Amino acid sequence: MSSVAKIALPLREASLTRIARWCHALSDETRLQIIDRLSAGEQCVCDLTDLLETGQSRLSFHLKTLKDAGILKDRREGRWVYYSLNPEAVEEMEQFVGGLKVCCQRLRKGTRCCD
Amino acid sequence: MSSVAKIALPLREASLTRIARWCHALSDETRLQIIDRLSAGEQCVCDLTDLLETGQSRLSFHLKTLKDAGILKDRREGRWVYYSLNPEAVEEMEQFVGGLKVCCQRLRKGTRCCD
DNA sequence: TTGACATATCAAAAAAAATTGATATATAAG
DNA sequence: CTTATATATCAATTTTTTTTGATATGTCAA
Repeated sequence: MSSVAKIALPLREASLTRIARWCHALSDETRLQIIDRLSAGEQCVCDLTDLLETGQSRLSFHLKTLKDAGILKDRREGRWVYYSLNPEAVEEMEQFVGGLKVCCQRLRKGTRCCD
Repeated sequence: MSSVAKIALPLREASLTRIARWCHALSDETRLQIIDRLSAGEQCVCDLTDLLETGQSRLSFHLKTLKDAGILKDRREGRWVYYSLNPEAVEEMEQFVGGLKVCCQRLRKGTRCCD
């Protein structure tokens, strides 16, 4: 069993805030490109800089945004810093969106859900 | 089979843009509250106004934001307008997040994915 | 047709987020 | 100890988003 918090509908105040943060973090194309890269595995900042052809402080800003939202983890190794997806956050997001999907399916069948 | 577009990693340009729009739409607590309400089924604007205790034009703005992102559908019935979740958008989001989850699982096992 | 109600749109102001360039910090190499 | 490299942080500016109040539109009822 994981220690990940449950995200269930109807949403509690705290979940609302957390989901809003994730979604804000994912609402920018540059940050989604970063996610896309990291979905293939951990990368160091220098590799991402090359890949995304962006200024250093700008990339740093977006990485921080993702990290603060809990979506990325980082790890220093000598002079380099490596970023990777945080599986716990991804798991929680999956729960939220999965819950919505179930609601939609029930609604299609005419059954009510979630209260 | 549904006609919903496939959202797969690595992301294509068009998918990036679409996901960024969804996530932006979901990045606000008021809008998430709306989603939360609608997860229990279609609601008219007047009910949402009561529920969310917010000004009319503000609610209208947020509903439009969600609708423009494709997350909500609307339907007029006489003087009232009813909003509901758009199952296709929810399905697509689910694919995206589900794909990320699979990547994370593979990464945990040391297998690479997505390229 | 007039008035009332539900909702949308618009324009101005306020607030929040992103970009940029400069500087700081940390580590390693010489 | 000095220098070079990788990355983070900061402050100023620009851009984007949100809020607010006023007005417009569409529908029904009298």
